[in-house]
Amino acid sequence: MKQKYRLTRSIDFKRVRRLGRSYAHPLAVIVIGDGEAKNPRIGIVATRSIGSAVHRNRVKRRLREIATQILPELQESKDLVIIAREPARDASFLEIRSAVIELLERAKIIVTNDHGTGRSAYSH
RNA sequence: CAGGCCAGCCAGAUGGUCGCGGCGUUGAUUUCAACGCCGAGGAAAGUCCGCACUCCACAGAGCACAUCGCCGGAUAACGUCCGGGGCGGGGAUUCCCCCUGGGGAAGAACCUGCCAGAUCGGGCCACAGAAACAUACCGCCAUUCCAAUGGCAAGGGUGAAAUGGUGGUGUAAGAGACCACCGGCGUCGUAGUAAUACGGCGGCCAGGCAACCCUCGAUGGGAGCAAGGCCAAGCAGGGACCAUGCCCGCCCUUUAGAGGGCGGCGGGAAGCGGCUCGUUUUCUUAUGAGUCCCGGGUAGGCUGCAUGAGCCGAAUGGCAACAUUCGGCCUAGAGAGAUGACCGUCAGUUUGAGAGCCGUGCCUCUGGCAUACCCUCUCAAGCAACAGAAUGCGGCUUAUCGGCUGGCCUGACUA
RNA sequence: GGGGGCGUGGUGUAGCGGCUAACAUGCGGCCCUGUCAAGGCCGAGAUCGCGGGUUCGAACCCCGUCGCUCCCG
Repeated sequence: MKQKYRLTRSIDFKRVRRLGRSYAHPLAVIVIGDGEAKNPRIGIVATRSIGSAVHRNRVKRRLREIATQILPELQESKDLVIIAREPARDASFLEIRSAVIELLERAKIIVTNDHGTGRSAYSH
């Protein structure tokens, strides 16, 4: 993921989490707020409750992969924070991706036809 | 062939599509694109030790404190490693006993725990016991009156531990009082670099705990890569504390008084995160310097930062740890933190089913039927670990599905 | 990066190396009461986180390890 699409600053995380709307799922929570940049930015959180460094990094890598796939469908000037929850450690990639897509549809950020199969964002 | 053990190595391979980090080249020129190369571990982990490196002064002295402690060696250093010593523990297996489940003895290869000093001194040793470090309860013997006094420590009893044990000589009774053997201690000799072992001689010398204080010896200055260096950007100040000498020398101004500058002594503050010494920097009557506190601003870039006590191979020296020499190689450098997703193919491993081979058994015997383990093949299902560098390195400890190679020992069988 | 503390019945805590590990609360039974609470009596409940060592003897001392927690930067 390119640097301009990343949300890194601690103050940005705090602003999005305080002012944004949140959507929850057993595997992840997504918080969406208005962004300050012209393009959408995505930040990823994996807390220590996920597990050791190996598990945290794997969850973050998978969420980054998902974020890269959904990035072109996002509206401009939105900041997203994706927070992984504990069951995401043992979930498969497809399960995590359907969870994220479902949350984004509930947030009316993106619209897909066949969510659940998890193929729309991957087909090209 | 079965079992036990040790050392070293590997940590699925390969192809395709999309994606990530670094370096180089080229093209665009603040963030981009294309191509090529490279891109986690044996523990990267825990952070339990030791170093390098950087700053504090060039790393100094003493005290305090902390750590270590059989002997010799290795190393940059270590609490690590190697070799040896002493005391203990474990071990496949073999033998014996009761008897079919245990008990006892021996015990290969090998693994493993501990190790300065108890005549400097202090402290502690519950309960029991007369007594726990200084003694005599029941006792024994003599004098003798039943008691008392004196001698003794063999036997009994308590305990984890009570002047070493067994046998004899000896005696009123006894005792290392004496003798033999064993154990301990001291000393001498031999072997060994040494710890220590063996032997001779002396002679019985008064418990244990220093993982209690302590003594002796050795080591350790403090802080840490957010160390440290360079650059850019940005802001607003306020308060408190503080020594300043009728000192000395030189120079300048000046009629003189006096004033100024530099240096020394004295004094203040800080470096100096335990204290003292020592030492360095700075200030010392100036609208100054320093220290501390509150407040304000910035959380950006480059460097340190990847050629190293480096890795691989060989030779030589050494029992070994390791060292030396020669040749070859370059092997991650992120900064919220780079390895992921999907599809194939081939392997690994466990279980189940089927088939085959060998052997065995049966029969109606050029053949047929049945069949345990191992091995081979096919199919299906499952498993595929522990775990992610953040300045680097040497160890220790812990987690870990499995696989490969080499070696040692014991037992059985065959020749 | 640096430093400290804790782990003992279900829970919260005591515990100078020496008894059968103590106390409160909770739990179970009985008494009391018309009933409940309070109160009284009795009882169960502990691998002292785990593994080694020192010692005659370890919850306590030493080493290692696991987990939790706090402080400084």
